[in-house]
Amino acid sequence: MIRVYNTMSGEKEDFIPLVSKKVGMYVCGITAYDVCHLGHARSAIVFDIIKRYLRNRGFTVTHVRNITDIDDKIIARANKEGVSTEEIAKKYTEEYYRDMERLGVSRADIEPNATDHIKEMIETVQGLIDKGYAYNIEGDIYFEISKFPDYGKLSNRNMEGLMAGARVDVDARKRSPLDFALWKSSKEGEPWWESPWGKGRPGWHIECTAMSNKYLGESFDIHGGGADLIFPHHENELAQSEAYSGKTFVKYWIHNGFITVDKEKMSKSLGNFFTIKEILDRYDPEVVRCFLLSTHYRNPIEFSDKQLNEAEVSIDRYYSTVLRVGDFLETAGGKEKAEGLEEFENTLSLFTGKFRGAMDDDFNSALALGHIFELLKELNRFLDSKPSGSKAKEIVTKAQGLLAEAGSVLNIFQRKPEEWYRSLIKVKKISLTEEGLLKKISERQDLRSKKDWASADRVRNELQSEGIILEDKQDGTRWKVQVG
RNA sequence: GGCGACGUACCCAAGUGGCUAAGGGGGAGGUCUGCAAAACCUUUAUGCAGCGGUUCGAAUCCGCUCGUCGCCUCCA
Repeated sequence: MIRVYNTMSGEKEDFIPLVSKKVGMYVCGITAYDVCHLGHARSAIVFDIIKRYLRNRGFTVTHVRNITDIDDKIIARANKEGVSTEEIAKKYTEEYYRDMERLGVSRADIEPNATDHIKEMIETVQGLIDKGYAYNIEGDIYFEISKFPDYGKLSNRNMEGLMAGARVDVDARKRSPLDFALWKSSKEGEPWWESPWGKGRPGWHIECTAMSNKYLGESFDIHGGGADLIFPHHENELAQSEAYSGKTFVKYWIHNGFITVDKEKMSKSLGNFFTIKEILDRYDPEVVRCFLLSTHYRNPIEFSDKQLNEAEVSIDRYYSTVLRVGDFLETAGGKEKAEGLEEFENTLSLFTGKFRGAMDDDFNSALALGHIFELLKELNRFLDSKPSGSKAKEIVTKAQGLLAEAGSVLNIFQRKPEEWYRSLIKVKKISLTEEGLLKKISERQDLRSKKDWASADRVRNELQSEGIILEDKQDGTRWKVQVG
């Protein structure tokens, strides 16, 4: 049984979708007004892994991820740059998809834009007016939260507390300062759509109500996003959705924690952010994923190069082991010898259960990674015992398969070691070519065969200063990229 | 001011009532090696911010104190 922490109840609950084995999942994407930073990456990766795991466990998942392409910030940016809001939205949407692709985040099944759903939003707003939940003031439509007694149930707030916060905007025309806009009349020079209330544009929250309703229905299983969306975005979305449909909007609310820098939330406004592009210029995408998954998704993660480097070492451990396994399968003799075979077989038989146990418990990828590294160690230990024969080959192959399968859920360990090292050469900006490298290695091999250790060591040291590590094996020398 | 989260070794990080407190990094010692590297082995928290309490039993539940952070305005 999968257990998920539900923001609504504040507890872990058994995960039972509304329709057996089918999951509807809506995750808030981005507002396309600027490039994405690592915080956006975390949210995207977390929900990508949740989706992959649910599919791995046999659920059919319909994943919807929206793009907000009309909004105050986009308008501001367009005005600043003297271009249309469409151009701004298009540019940053493209950047977003490029970043996500490089990060290895899979595409959602449905990726709706707000501006393609104006009609649905108008219908939703009209429905809310008809039901008495919304009112019109000079073309601005507001949701009246006093008509929705459950308001605040997601973020655990009440009206008094919110009023006391004194940070809500004061618009004398609104019946309550807490009422929020469903539809905004357009000011001079702003983009607009025709509506029953005049020219205007949608409010921030209404797109998610209209689009989730269209693609997943009035009630669905998972709604996700960063923890900063809980209030006001998801609270407002929930209010309008349930007021409109009269049904429970979402069964499980899932929110990921923040990335911090010096303990403070990484954010645009604080300016303490690293863009995805900047990070991918210095680290392999798999390293970024491993780094982000090594902490439980609800906890904050402190950004640090040290931690990213450690993640790099971890990934390298896997690919180094794959190389070892390759050597073993090629060179191991036919004589049946396998010390500790039974013990190793036993370890393997327990692995999948442990991995699932971790992921079942609110998608605990950090614990799952722990089990993966444990198995990696056991595999290396078995190889250290110098086994040989078909039985040993079989079990080593099986072990590697288990690691790759678990890795596929976390979207790590899916490449060949050569691809990993090529990527590292790029990311670490090593100027040597593979050809030049092989030439040096062969020269050094001659020196070694002449037992000219001093010269051979000099070559090795030269390469090391360029970030290349040489490993002498019985049948030759292997190069790797220095990690960490 | 209101609401909430967190504080586990040198660093990162799982664990939320019961075997010896996962895993990774780093340190120390060792095996292997021409020397290295990699890998493996041993070691590195009688203790989980502090103080009380509940319990046969608590890092884990409850209370208080200290510290850090988040949301209450756009925010992944």
